[in-house]
Amino acid sequence: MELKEAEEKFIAAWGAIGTQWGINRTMAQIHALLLIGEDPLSAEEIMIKLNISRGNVNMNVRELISWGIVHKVIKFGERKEFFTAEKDIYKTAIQILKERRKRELVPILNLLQDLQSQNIESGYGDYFKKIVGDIHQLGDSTNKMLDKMVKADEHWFTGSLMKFLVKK
Amino acid sequence: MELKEAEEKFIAAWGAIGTQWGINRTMAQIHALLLIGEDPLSAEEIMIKLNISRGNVNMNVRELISWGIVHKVIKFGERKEFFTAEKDIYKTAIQILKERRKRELVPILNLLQDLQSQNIESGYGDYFKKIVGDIHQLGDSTNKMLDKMVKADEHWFTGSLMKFLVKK
DNA sequence: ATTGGTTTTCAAAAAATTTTGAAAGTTCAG
DNA sequence: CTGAACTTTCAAAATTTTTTGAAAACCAAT
Repeated sequence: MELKEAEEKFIAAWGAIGTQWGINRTMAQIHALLLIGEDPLSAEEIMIKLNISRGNVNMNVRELISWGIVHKVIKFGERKEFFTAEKDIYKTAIQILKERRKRELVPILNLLQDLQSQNIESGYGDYFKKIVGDIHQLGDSTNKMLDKMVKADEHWFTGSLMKFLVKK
Repeated sequence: MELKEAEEKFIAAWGAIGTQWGINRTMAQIHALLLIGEDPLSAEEIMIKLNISRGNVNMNVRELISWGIVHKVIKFGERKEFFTAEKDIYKTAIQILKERRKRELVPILNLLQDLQSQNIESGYGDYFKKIVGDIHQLGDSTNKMLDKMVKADEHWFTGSLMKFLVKK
């Protein structure tokens, strides 16, 4: 079974966007493929539809699972594993925010913390201190905001936040 | 004049984060260097401090300028150009959101629009229609939210948004 | 404990991205 | 104009990232 034109366009676009956000093209395409398909796919099927190698499928599917946006599905009576993407797109978005927060924002906040404590004694100018402080503050605010978003239920993003932001 | 330890750490970390967000390491490092230095630097000085070639400096500085987060500074009596980063970190963050919205979100919304109109006649399943619709809706909401953030003054992000998000 | 279907690993190859640096282009003071 | 100071360009080189695919490991049924 071939992909239809609109499906191919969507997968290609998702891959391109992923690239611009530091996610590898194939990983994003696998995600897109699983997202638009109702039923779970096997590694075999992914290989064929995207025309990529077995190892590549394995590696990227496992990465998607580690991001929590793709799940393994065991079909009764079948030996092989199938994969499906989280179908609630808001949950998916929140999950990505959550992971990036953990993997990227938290480490940089820790570094800024370190720099600031080093700063106190050492001979850094007020200027460096100020800018590090400012960035730290922005990071903290962002962190808190994401924390709130992530902890809230899955309709919060579109619910109260959107009402607040888009009102008037 | 050498970079101090904390400065080097900061520049290296900024470069690493940039990489994870699809921004090339050198571009992020130049941004970091200009950010922590009070005074504008010449291409020459950037070359030396980061130990990179002239062409590389030129290319990445111009890219940073096109993002609107680094500015050219003409010093009176000096022939060469100097560069400085926007020093208000909130303005910088908003500017980056603004550019990414324009360069990435808007094009994908247009594609989704196209896909949806193609969908109407052609033989795509309800499932594909639904997921494309959902993504479109999320994109629209995000777009509106960013629009609001971008249009507001530079303290809005930390002001009312933060109060709203972090309250209770 | 052996088999065959399946997943995982990982070194090597391929592809994509970034960097270099020399040459060409620009600018402007004299 | 001329030439020195400076910026820009871009093909080739270097580096980084991604992909491949064959071999190893795994695992359930017999």
